[in-house]
Amino acid sequence: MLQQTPVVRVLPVWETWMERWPTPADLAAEPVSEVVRAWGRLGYPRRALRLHAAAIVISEQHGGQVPGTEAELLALPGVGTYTAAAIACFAFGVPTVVVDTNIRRVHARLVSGKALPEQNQNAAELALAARLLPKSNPQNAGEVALANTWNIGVMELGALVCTARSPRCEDCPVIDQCAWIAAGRPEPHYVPKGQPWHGTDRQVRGAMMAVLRHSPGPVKREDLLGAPDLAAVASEPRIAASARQGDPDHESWVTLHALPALAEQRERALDSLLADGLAQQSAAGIGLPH
DNA sequence: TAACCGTGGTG
DNA sequence: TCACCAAGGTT
Repeated sequence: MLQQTPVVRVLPVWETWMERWPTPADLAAEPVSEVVRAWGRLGYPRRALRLHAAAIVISEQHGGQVPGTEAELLALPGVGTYTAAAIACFAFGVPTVVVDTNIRRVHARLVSGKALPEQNQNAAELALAARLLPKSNPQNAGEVALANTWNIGVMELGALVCTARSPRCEDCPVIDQCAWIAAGRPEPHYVPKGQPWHGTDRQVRGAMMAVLRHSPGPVKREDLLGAPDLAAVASEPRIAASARQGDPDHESWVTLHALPALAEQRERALDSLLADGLAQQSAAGIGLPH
């Protein structure tokens, strides 16, 4: 849930989630449709599919216990370099090299004297993080904890003080050692490329997913691909009857149909949802996968 | 390697 | 208002 999503937005969803599905086996036993609905508006719904898939692998191949080594974690669906290292370190106390967006930024400034890390994580950054990590003696539990605390500390420094937008250098405990400060806070050496949203397939996908989440069952394909005509939406019996105005169900329909997207783009968005397994076609229409 | 994949808070 | 950005992963 925390992949590319701020902690404050994850927290309430996570609380509800863990209350409903305390163990991997609980989640694995659930149909995908329920998992995707519980994911709500966290974004990147493929993560919900992969978390569910990971729960199944854990149940079937790890006796229902989350594995504790980086290699085993890395083999799970949706678990990449960062997540495997973070779980091994924070949940199991393994002194791994954790590199997330916060740590990358802190290293870029404090050590490399740059405003931002490189656009893509590279081997040099990983080597730097490994070099900076306090050496741990496996025989010494205190030193293992030191690596854990180091990773937490650098990550929090980046999240709370050495932030991306406007860093709070006046509150920085290591400002005296900062290469970026010493260099006079130079500007970024590149312009970050933004992610377009309005008018993109992603926007259409998101609106379709909202409709599917709110629908108790499959919806008709032609309704999902309907023309971008608000007046037509209001008079469309299936849609108008689905919910009253103000209800999330109805609003999700209105939002989807109000998008200025061409029929071809709507087709493309739906096809990609089907290809990703986020939607499923049946005789009854298009719905969330079982 | 680079493009793709959501959503909402914020300066 | 609007572009930026967030505990990345996959193809």
